Amino acid sequence: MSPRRAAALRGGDRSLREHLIAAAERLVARRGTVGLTVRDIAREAQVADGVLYNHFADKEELLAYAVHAHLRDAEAALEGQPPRPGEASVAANLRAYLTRALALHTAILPAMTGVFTQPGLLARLAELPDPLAGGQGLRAELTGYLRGEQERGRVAPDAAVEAVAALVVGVCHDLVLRHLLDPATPAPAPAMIDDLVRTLLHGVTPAEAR
Amino acid sequence: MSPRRAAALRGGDRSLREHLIAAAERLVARRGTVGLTVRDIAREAQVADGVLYNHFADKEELLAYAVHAHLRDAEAALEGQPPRPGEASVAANLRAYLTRALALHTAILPAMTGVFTQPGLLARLAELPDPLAGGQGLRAELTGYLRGEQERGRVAPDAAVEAVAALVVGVCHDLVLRHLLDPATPAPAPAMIDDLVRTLLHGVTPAEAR
Amino acid sequence: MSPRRAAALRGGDRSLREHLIAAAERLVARRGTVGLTVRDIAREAQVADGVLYNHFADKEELLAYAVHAHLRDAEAALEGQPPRPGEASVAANLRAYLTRALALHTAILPAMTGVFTQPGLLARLAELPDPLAGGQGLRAELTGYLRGEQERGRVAPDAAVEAVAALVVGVCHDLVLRHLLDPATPAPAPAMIDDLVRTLLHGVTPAEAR
Amino acid sequence: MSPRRAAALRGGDRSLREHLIAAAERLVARRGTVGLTVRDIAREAQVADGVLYNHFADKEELLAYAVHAHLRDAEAALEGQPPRPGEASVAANLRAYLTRALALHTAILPAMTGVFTQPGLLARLAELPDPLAGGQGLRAELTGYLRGEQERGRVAPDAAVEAVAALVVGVCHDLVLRHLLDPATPAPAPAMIDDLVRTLLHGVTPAEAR
DNA sequence: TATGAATGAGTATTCATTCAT
DNA sequence: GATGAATGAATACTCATTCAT
Repeated sequence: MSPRRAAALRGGDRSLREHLIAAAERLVARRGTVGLTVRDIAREAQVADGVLYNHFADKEELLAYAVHAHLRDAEAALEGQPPRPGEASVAANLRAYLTRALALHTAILPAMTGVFTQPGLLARLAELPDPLAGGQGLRAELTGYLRGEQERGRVAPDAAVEAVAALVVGVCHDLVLRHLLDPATPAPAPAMIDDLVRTLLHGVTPAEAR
Repeated sequence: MSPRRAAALRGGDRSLREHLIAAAERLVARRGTVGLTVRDIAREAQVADGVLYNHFADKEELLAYAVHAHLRDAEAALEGQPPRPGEASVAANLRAYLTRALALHTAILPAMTGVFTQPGLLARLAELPDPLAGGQGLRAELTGYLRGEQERGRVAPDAAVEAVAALVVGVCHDLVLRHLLDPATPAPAPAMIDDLVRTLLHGVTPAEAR
Repeated sequence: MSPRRAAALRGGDRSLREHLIAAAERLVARRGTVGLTVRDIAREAQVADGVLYNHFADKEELLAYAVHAHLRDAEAALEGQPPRPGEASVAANLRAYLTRALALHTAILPAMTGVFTQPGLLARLAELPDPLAGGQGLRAELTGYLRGEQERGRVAPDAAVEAVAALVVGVCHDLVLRHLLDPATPAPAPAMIDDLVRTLLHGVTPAEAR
Repeated sequence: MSPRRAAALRGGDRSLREHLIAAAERLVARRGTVGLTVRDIAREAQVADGVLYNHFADKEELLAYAVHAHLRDAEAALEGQPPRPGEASVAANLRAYLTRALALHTAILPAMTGVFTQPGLLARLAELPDPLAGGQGLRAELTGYLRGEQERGRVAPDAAVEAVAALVVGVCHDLVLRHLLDPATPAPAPAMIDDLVRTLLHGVTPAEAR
């Protein structure tokens, strides 16, 4: 006699554990982690209030897995392939990276602001494998890409690739947070992306001073 | 004649209202706005639980004032004057702006992440005079500075000053948030600041391709 | 399979919802609705403070059900059947109605005075089925009875049956409220009931003036 | 050097004590005693929150005086003189008494329902001189009047005057409470008063059975 | 193992009363 | 005596967690 399955799982083949994480992830993506109750999650999962405690130590652990999955999935949802060194132009590739990073942070940051405010959740998240997947994966890709271009001579050999990556990721934080702070702020226009690319390519020094 | 003063105010000359804002500000700076209870605030201020309602409509209003004060004070705590166009070198000035922005965001961002998750608090804060002095003030200063340098020819006339400001402010977000996410991340080293300045000045394009 | 039952329910077969209504009803009967706290009710029911919110939207809803039950039970507790037209004598029947009404109002009025002062509770109570069964039910019975006697000629065809019912119900209010106002006031004696019946039957006009 | 007078008293000659009672009385008449706060009363009196405690033991004592004044004033506000035995007709006089009693209870009962729910206040009120002035004064008048008519032969010598008074006062309770319970209930029409008078004069017994 | 009601500590807020000025 | 801010106990309600079924 096998143990009873949750009603919500009938016919499916996922474990209840995964089902709960998926439900929590949907809520985290939609409303962030703040103000989310155990009951909200159980409702979303169409499952009894208490099951959670058969699969996770507490709410925080489930949330950590949910946030982790949210980061992973947001990254996986990025369209197309990351640009590769030597292909197209550096300008086009930087633009592609900026666009990707912006899409990623638009998806991720609303939920992440809540994570920053919950030290316990943050710690739980840090214990998970590759906890920094969100942002860090893309950051590593970008750094790798830039190194590749350096080898091919399309990026200056002394360019500070870590700094560039920080600038790219950072400007996404800024654009998204400004929108969160004041939804009236226009979403970043293509012209802004052009300006960012140009700045990253040539800097602000006048031509005659180079 | 006059009613009695709170025991915690003996000897001082501040109003209890200011005393409460200061106490809440300390807590906001230390722990952010999330999870702060009115009791915490009353304890910190060494006053009775109910006093705050003699001076503020509700907890949210007090928190808005506390966050506001925190932003104001963090800005006031910045050392020295903001660089002015034409003085020193553009490199030194950018470095100074980055250093200032980093100090400011290090002080402000931990508390601000909580504000993002509390729409009501955000709205209350927006009602206060010049609530965004924090990041926006410095952003405006930097934009103004860059325009001044453009007039003097030390910055390219076609440089995208808004984009530069977004990159500077954004990279601070990134550095601070990375540190929050994983305290093991090293605080930004001077070398990193150098790299950022160089990137902003010259971009990543190789010299021969310019 | 089934979730656990409240400790206070062990051995019984009532739902906790009914248990809570019964507990609240006892308190309402004893002390009225004013000044009743959710804690009082939880104590009386021997359950945890928060349970009531698993079964009712808020305290007011539970109180409405409790008052409703109190009215219903007070009516059910009346002894015997209401007199019927044509049986016994009109005098005996009026006496019976007065006695019933007095018993009913003695049970009901102390709690109802509180309801008058709580408009929200009054509204909740009005939403319940036949909420005014209390006073209104008996009033309708009496009116119907008197009409029946009119048909049989034992009551004057031009008698104002509504007025008689108002007098009967009203005098009960008066007797009960006077007792509430000053417990020293004697409970209505049988002689008083006789006097009321005589007055309702014959009025105060002297025989020779009829 | 005489002690300071309250600002609200400047130019008047009433004591602050009387001023407070008058203010509380206005509120009691307007909103009843339930839900009235000490602060409400101080505001209405335009006086500091704490003064009350210089003149009364506590809020309850002030309220008791306020209710007492409200009863007294409502009785004093009745128009015209109470009918006197021998004048006009008994019917007209009973109608006048009913009208007076109805006016009195309309003024008094909304506040009194609250008093019934506050045992402490009720006890305080009972300690005041002639605490039952409200209603009882009129009841005594009516009883006296009926006795006078008995002496003059316009009311049957064996009429139960106490019962008649209880019926008159009681029917007023009923009419007012029904209106409180359901404001849609029509205010008592003149026709109803006629019916009540007729019933009190002649009873319900058919003429042929007398 | 799933269920979902029961638990009770914790929250923001109110308000009668006190008391330094 | 008057002032009105300070006090703190009390209130209704929420929600993570437990546990009998």
